[in-house]
Amino acid sequence: MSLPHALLTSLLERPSSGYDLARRFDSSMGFFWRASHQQIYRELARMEQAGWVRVDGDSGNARKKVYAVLPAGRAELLRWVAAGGEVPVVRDPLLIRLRADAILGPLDLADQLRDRLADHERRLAAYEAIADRDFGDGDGADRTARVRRAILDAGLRFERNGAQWCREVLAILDDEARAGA
Amino acid sequence: MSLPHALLTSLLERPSSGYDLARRFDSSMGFFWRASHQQIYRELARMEQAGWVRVDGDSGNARKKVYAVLPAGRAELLRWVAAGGEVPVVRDPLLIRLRADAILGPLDLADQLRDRLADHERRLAAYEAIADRDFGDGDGADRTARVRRAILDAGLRFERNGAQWCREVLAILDDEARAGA
DNA sequence: CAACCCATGTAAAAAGTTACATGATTAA
DNA sequence: TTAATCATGTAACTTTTTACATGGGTTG
Repeated sequence: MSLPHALLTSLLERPSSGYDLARRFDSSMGFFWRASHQQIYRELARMEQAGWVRVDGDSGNARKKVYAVLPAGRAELLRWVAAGGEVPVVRDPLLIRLRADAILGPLDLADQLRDRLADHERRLAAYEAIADRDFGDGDGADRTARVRRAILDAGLRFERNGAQWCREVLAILDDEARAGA
Repeated sequence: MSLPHALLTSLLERPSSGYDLARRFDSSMGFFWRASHQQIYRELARMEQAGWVRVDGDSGNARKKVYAVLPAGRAELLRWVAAGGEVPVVRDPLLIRLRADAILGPLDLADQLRDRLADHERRLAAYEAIADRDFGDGDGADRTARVRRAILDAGLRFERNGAQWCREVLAILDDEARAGA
C-alpha cells in the first residue's frame, strides 16, 4: 500500500492536519495520488498507532490535529522507497465504452470525449500555472527543484498526451457524423 | 463499477469461458483494464444471477463454461455506456518516491526508473506488433477498425509518453551522479 | 442569521488482492 | 510419468467508496 507513504512524504514537507492533507490530495498532489478525507483520517490514526507520526501541539484551533513525522516513520518511508516494485494500474472506463462502440456500432460517445478533453485541458492549465509560478525563472535550479519539476512534467505530459488523443478520436467520430448526415 | 461491463463487451465480441477472459485481461485488454481470475469468476456468477449472461452449451470439455450475453446484458451495457461520468484514477507510487527523493535528498531511484522505462518499451513493442498485425495494411479501414485502432493508439501514446518521460528524468539523475562523482 | 468553509470522524458496502484448493488434459 | 497448461472455484483480508454525522468559526 502506498497511501501511508504518500502521507509521510507530505508530512515531511510540512506538518499538517488531516484536513490540510485532504485538500492537497484534491489539488496539487491529486494528479498522482487520490484519497478521500475518510481514508486519510483512518490512515493517520493507524500511523500514529504504529509510531510513525505524532500529534503536534495544535496551533490555536482546539479541534485541529497537526501531525509530524517521527524517526520510525522516516525510516519506514526510506525502506519503502528503496523497496520499489509496484506497477501502476491503468483502468479507464472510457476505453471500455469505445470498445463497446466498436463492437455494437456508433454509441454517441463524442460528448463524453469532449468532456474528457475539457478535463485534460483544465488540468493542463492548472499544471502550467504551477510550472510558471514555481519554475518560471529558468534553469538556475537546484536538485530539489529539478526533481520536483520532473514530477510536474509527468502531469504535464500526461494531460497533453491525453488531450491530443481525445482530439484524434473526436476527428474520427465527427468525421463519420458528417458523412452520416 | 466497470468490470461487468468490460466482461459484457468481451463476451459480445465472442462467447468465452472465465479462463479465456482472464487471459485476455492479462494481455491485449490488460492495458486499459486488469482483473484477476478470481474477480472474473465471481463477477460472471453475479452476472448470470442477474440474467445478463447464460452458460452456453459447452463445447467438448465438460468443465469449461462458455458464457454468452443475453438481451438484458446488452441493454445494461448500452445503459452504462450512455451514462458515462467516471474519471479514471491515476495512482503512481514511483511519483511518490520521486517526491520523497526531492524532499529527503538523493534516494538512488535511477534503477527504478530504468525498470519503468524497460516496462514501457516492452509494452510499446507488444502494442506495435498488434498494430502491424491488425492495422498494418493502411487506411482502407471501416468504422470498427478505425475505433479499435483509436483504442490501441491510447496504449501506444501512453507507453511512448511514459518512456520519454523516464528518459528525461534519467538524464537529470545520471547528470547529478556524474557531477557527484 | 444563513451560508460556507474548517475539521474530524463512524459505518457499511463495494471492489480488489492474496492465499488456498482441486482436478482434467496435453505434450515432452 | 511428470510437468505445464487448462479450468474453476472458496475464503480471508485489504483497500476504496459512499453515505451518514457532528459541530465550531467566519463573513456577508
